[in-house]
Amino acid sequence: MEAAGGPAVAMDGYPSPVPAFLTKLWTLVGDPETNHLICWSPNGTSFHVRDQGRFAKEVLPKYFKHNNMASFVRQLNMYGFRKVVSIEQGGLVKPDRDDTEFQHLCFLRGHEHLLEHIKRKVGPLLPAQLQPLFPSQPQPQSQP
Amino acid sequence: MEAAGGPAVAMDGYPSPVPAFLTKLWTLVGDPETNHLICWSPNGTSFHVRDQGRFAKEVLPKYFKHNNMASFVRQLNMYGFRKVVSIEQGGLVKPDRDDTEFQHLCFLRGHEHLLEHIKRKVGPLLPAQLQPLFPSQPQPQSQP
Amino acid sequence: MEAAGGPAVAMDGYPSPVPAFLTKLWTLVGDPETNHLICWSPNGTSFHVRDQGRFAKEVLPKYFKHNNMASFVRQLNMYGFRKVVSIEQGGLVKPDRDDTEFQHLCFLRGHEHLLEHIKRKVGPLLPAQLQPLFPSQPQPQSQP
DNA sequence: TCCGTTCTAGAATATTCGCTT
DNA sequence: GAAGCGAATATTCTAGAACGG
Repeated sequence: MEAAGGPAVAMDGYPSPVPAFLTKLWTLVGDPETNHLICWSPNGTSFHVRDQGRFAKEVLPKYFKHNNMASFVRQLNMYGFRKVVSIEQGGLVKPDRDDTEFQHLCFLRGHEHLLEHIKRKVGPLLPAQLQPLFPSQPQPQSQP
Repeated sequence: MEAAGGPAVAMDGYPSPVPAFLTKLWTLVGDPETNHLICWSPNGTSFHVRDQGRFAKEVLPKYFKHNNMASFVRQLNMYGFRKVVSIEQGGLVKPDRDDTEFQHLCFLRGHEHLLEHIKRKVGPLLPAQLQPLFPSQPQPQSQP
Repeated sequence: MEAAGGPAVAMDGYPSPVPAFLTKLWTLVGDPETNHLICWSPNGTSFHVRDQGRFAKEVLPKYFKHNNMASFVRQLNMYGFRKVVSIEQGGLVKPDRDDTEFQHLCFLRGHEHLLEHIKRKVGPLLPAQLQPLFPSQPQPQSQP
């Protein structure tokens, strides 16, 4: 598809665009102005959202056309991000710390070019893709 | 403001079959507050938008998550509305009046119930229609 | 095709004409009289349109036979220009500062001769693709 | 034939709601 | 109960198509 290490370039000469959500997320996480609400994890392999309420109402509408945490999470899932469940959060001790962590293998601090490898999940699956349309019909190639 | 993308909810709590765009458009056209920018035609079979620039920047963001006339027109076309081209606008006489008219057979003043007959056009072509069901790549066992 | 760096010259010896839209656009962007509404980007690799409403009504009719931003954008796309999207836009608050940016790889300040490389897109459906070049039915009256 | 203007549609991402696991 | 997903509408950018010059 593309040369390793180089920017993806389409046939028309323009670079393959990274979806707006990913560039905004990258900016958002790294922005020192909002690091108290969203920031990289110490080792730069995931990011944290603190105080969902304030994050949703104060930060999200500056980058997106909504102010809902749920919509933000839906986008994260659409791009393959997964919530990181820590022992503390998953344990019996109720975490009163409003801290949510998300992760993606290609979302790493200092490696912005890896964003090009994060692909948005494509639309709905078709019934034709789930089962053969004509099961009784033999394949055209299969001829002894 | 109503949530974009979600189904409209009537006062009884049950989902209305009319998409949010249509109910908003209905309110928008009939609202006396904005009749100087968008209003019914005299006979109530179409509506006019005057001064696209002001309409887009002042009225649209109060109902939608954007302020672009083009996005508004795209939605109108998605729901089957057609632009009404008058002789005056198409003629040689330069119409400096910024006046755009749209029409739909089921968008009639005083007949809000007809909105239920306006259907949004379905999405793009299905992937199964874009690629052959039986690709032309030959099987390995094919021998000349 | 043509010598690198030199003007495009057809076989008949005349220079290949640049469509009117491109020369007008070049003049338009560089004209100091209208730099408050349309101007080069600082590095000269793209151009900005500010205040679409005023630009459409005041500037466009001085160069073209219309005053619609949509028609201007259609032409830009016909010639391969792409809109440049910034992450600043798309927010819910402070909708935007009405700034649209377009770019073409061969539309560079100080390199007017590159305009000759910008080609208008041609219709996708060619008549030759709709019917066989050599029909099986020979014409009776075919004469050399 | 090619270019210009207009109106509409395609295609991809974005936002929301409800369901599933 | 919550994380993830399907589906419908919404928003954006680009292209198709018709018509005329």
